[in-house]
Formats: sequence, structure tokens, C-alpha cells
Amino acid sequence: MVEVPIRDRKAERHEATKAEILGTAWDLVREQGLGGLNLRDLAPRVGMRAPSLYEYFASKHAIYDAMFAQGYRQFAAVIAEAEARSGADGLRAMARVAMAFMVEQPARYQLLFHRTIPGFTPSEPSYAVSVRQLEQTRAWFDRNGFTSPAALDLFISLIVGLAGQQIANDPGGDYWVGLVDAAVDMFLSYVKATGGTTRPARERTGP
Amino acid sequence: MVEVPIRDRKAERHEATKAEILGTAWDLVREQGLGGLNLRDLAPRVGMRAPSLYEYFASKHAIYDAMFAQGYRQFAAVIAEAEARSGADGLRAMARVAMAFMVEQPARYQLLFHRTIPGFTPSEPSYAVSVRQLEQTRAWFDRNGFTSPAALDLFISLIVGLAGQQIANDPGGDYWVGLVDAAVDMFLSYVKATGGTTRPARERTGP
DNA sequence: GTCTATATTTGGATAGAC
DNA sequence: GTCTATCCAAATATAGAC
Repeated sequence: MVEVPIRDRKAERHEATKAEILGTAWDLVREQGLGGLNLRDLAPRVGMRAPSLYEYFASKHAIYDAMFAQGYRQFAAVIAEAEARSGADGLRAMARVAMAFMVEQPARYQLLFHRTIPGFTPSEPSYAVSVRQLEQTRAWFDRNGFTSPAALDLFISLIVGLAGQQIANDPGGDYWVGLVDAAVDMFLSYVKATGGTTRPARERTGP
Repeated sequence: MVEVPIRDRKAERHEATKAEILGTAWDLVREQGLGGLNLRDLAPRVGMRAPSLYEYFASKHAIYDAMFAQGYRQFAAVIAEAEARSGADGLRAMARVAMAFMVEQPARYQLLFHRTIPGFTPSEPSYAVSVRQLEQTRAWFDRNGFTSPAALDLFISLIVGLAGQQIANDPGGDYWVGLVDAAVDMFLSYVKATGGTTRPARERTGP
């Protein structure tokens, strides 16, 4: 009867250590750039020697992979808040929080939105996280009447493009951040002009 | 009297070799990614051993620097052709050739439009090349009535953003390339709607 | 100008003791 | 789980002969 432990303390500790390593990896990447991540610098910061990290991650790419998935989960969470609002109002909120999220951490921006690590491709499960985030936003677009399939892709290009300019030309600054509202206006004026059907699609609660 | 050579054949040969090295560096970067450039692979392709490259470039970063300047000169040349046209027509041509230029070589795209090489910043003269290109396009925007200062920045973000999506999500494909015209329409509708003064500025041939 | 030889650094990864 | 010791590879850069 005593043989039924509710929690697996050992596994919990293992997961906690993984999380700590991951957090430290983000710190390192913030300081040295995405490509600057290396196990030699990482290990001492979590009180280990480099080989011990292999107890938690099978390779350096596995760390990038975990960062990729975590980054997209953070992104999804941030966007989800804005998606509570609807219409042009919600769109503007989404653009703002997305921009803030991207500009906040250039290394994360590069990992999530560009292919910049040589030889790295996200694993299937990690990639699925990013796909789910995209589908979530696509559903919001549908619900809110931005029904053209290209609309979402244009919108994403616009915001990711603005963030890229901010990061490349003036990291830490805010000139391009200040253009977000104008960009959203531009997008809205286009949607209204074309047959983008500004009217929200019918709520789908049943068949 | 015989001591007045018109041409410096030695210097010419030196420059030719530099150019050949540079061209081969582009080849390598096309194959292995921007970060994959290394002297060991580069040297044999130009019939040398690695140390000999230092006769032509002081460091690996110096090669990146030369590539940066050359890339922007190519970009300026490509854009200049489109700038021969004016108004919406010219704008559409610019967007198309810019997009084609960016998508054609992802590594070049990353070098010119993002900060992706750890520790690399273009030298002052190389940076000046990029500034001149930007000023050239800014002047075209002014001449053609796109007078809002933010207009150019929005336009650039839009096109660079589209190219980035194409490269990151489907390198070699053309889905986002196909969105260029829609993007230009969007931009134009916005400029017309706001006080972007669609009328071309007065031609300035004199004071 | 080009070479050989080599220094130096960096960094991922493994073996095996504890 | 963590360590020491080490391997192995890659890669920039320099010294000095030819």
C-alpha cells in the first residue's frame, strides 16, 4: 500500500534542472547572440561541468530545439491575450504585443522567425508547437472576417519585417516599433478596400 | 621616359585575384549558409592554401565586409533599373526586383538585411555603400510624391518581411513572392488614403 | 606570393571512475 | 548524476622558408 507514490520526486527534480539549464541558455544567448551559445560557457553557470549537461540534453541542437518550442509557447501565450479582443481593436493589440515580443529578444526572434542556425531544424514535436500557434491565429482571423488566406500571411510579413528592421538597424531603439500602428492602419485600409469581407464570419457553434 | 607605366599590371592581377576569392566566397556561402564560410574550404577552390588568402584579405571578417559592400552595390544596381520608371508603376517594379534579388540568395539576404554574423559589423566605407543605396531610393520616393518619411520605412519592412518569410518557410519556393503585388497594392492604398500626397513633387532642375 | 608547419583556440562529445 | 580526462575536429591566424 505504501508502494504508490503520488509524485515522482526524482523526475520532478530532473525536469527542474532541465528548466534551469534552458533558462540559462536564454541568458547566454541574450548576451552572446544566438550563435554564441556553447556548452563550455553554459555549464558553469548552472554549477556543472560541460559533460554533465548531456544528462539532460542529448546535444547542443537539442537545447536549441527546446528553446524553439518554449519560445513559441511564450509567443502563443502572449498573442492569446490580445486575441481576447476582436476586430480592428484586437488586430492592433496583436500587432503591438507581437512587436514587443520580437524586439524584446533579438536572439529569440532569429530562432523563431528565421533560419539562422546552420544545420538546425526543429524536431517534429517542436515544429508542431509553432504550427499550433499559427493555426490559432488563423482561426482568429477567420472569426474576425479577415477571410482572405493571404491576409494573414501579409500581416505576419509586415510585423515580422518591422521587427527585423528594428533589430538590425537600431537594436534597443523604438523607431520601427512606433510604425506598428501605421502598419496596422495600412493593413486595415487594404482589407476594407479589397473584398476582404470586413464583416466577421458567422460564429460556428454547430454544423 | 620609359619610367611611366600607364597600367600597374601587378596591382591589376592582385585585384583580379581578390575578385576571384570574393566570387568563390559567394559560392561557398550559397552552399553552406552564411555562417558556413571558412578559409579551409575557400582556399583550395581558388587553387591556394589557406594562409595565402591573407595576402588578399586581412581576416575572415574582411571577406564578409567586402561581400557586404559588393552585395549592396549589386542591390543598388538592380534597384536603379526599376527606378527609371515612376509612380505606382516604378514602385511595383522596385518591389518585384528587390524581392527577386533577396530570395535569389538567402545568405546574401541575411548578410545585407539582418545582423546574423556574430561579431561582424560592416566597416565605415562598406556601411557607406548601404547608406548611399538607401538615400538613392529615398530620393526616388521624394520625387514620386511618397513624401512621408515613414512611407519608405514601411515599404522596406514590407518587402524585406515578405522575403524573410519566403526564405524561412519555403526556401526556393514562390508563395510569398506571389504576394508582392498585393503588398504593393496595400501600400499604395494606404498612401492614397493618408495625406501621403500622391502627387509627384515638383521636378527640381534648378533653384 | 605561395608554401609548409604549427600555434592557438574553441567546442562538441564520449569513456569510465566515483 | 557528476566528475576528470580526453578525444576529435574545425578553424583562424602566424612564422618563416622558398
